[in-house]
Amino acid sequence: MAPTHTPARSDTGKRAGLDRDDIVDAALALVEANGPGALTMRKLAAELDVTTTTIYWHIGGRDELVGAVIRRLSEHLAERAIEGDTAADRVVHAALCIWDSALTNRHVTALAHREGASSLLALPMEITLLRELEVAGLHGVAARDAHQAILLCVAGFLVIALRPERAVPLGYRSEALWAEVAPHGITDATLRAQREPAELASLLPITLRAIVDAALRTVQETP
Amino acid sequence: MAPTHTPARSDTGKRAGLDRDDIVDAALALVEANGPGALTMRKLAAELDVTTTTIYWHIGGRDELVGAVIRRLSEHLAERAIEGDTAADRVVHAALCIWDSALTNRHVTALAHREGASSLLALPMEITLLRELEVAGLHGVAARDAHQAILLCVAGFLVIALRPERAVPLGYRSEALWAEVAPHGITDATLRAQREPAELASLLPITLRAIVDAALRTVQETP
DNA sequence: ACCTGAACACCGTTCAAGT
DNA sequence: ACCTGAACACCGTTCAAGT
Repeated sequence: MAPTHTPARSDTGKRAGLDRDDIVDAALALVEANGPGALTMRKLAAELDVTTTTIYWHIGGRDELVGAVIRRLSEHLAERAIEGDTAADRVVHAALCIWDSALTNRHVTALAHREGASSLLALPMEITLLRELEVAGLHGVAARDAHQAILLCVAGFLVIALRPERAVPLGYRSEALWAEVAPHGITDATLRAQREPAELASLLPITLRAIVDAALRTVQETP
Repeated sequence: MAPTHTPARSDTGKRAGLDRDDIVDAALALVEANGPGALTMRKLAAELDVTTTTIYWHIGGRDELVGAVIRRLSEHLAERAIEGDTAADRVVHAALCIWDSALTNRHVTALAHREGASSLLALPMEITLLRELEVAGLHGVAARDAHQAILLCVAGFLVIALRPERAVPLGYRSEALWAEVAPHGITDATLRAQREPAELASLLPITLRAIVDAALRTVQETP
């Protein structure tokens, strides 16, 4: 709402006195307030009281703008301390930090995810995760593979957790589809469970546990 | 290319003689040929030599069209037989069938994924997977949770595997980002590995193994 | 150096009107 | 019942022109 650029710069003579940083700030605020769909060159220009061409002059195009927005948030992302007694505990906790951060900043995360730039947002946290994997005894390709598996698992859970309310119409979501089907060879208890959404927040740590334990087991066997 | 509606129907008198099925067929062909971005009301109308309004009359809107396209492919998806000696083997294989099918039909899968309707495409295969989980001894909430964890893991891997070539500019992809960074506390071997992409096709079965084994272990302990 | 105005080539969707 | 034409409200991007 309030302009973030210093009032002292308002007397530069030129009409708007806009900074590249001001634009990125406004874009970030726009996404955080109204979701990734609101990040439009025209909406952003209107918010800043300039023409869209001004944005192009400062930034250079929508892709660059999106990248700058994600970087901006990434810089301001709080580094959380990793907790846990065992090595496996600490690895899982580092992964859950990425999950928590994604949920806290759901709109920008959704933007980054949609644009294929998730790593741009989470890189510092990914480094922390990789470090914990090395402490746990994994190195080289083994460390990278465990790292990738964990990240992709978190990404998969985020696909559902960050899915916008509207999404497809009616009920193309899993629970609705399973309510319309009566397959043979599946018990009623399971079918009933399938018709309500899983609790991702409790399912994720369990799943990560399984992946981490399996990865660390390989290092135990080859000492 | 060639019209799929029977020539016998061409003498209905009305101008185009278009069927709802013809439209869905053309839309599916459009996506499979040129990717999800090519599914546009206007492009589709041009392909069928009609106005966009004709599409609206037969289908009712873009969301319904997308749903119909996904359903169409889903019907024509080959049911593959599940292989494997042990219960865990068969569960993993059922999950890998979903992965393989997604890669084979990458464009429509990307469309379904982007629209939040992945389950609409994979439902028959998901049922097969759930059945194998029951054979393995899981029921009710436990079966659903294992099912969900497996599907979300596959979904996470697909996010990377189906990422369009263009995506974000320059290098916002993981490998490029890790090439620009030199974090402390991480060995050179690991850093070097991080700078080239992981082999998802071999990493996925290993990861699924870990999840499935952990899930089946809980049923072993409580007989 | 910084910004505007007008234009181009796209979108999805609707509405009155034709046969 | 089936289809057209014109219009509305959006997009990203570019280019000549102003100060």
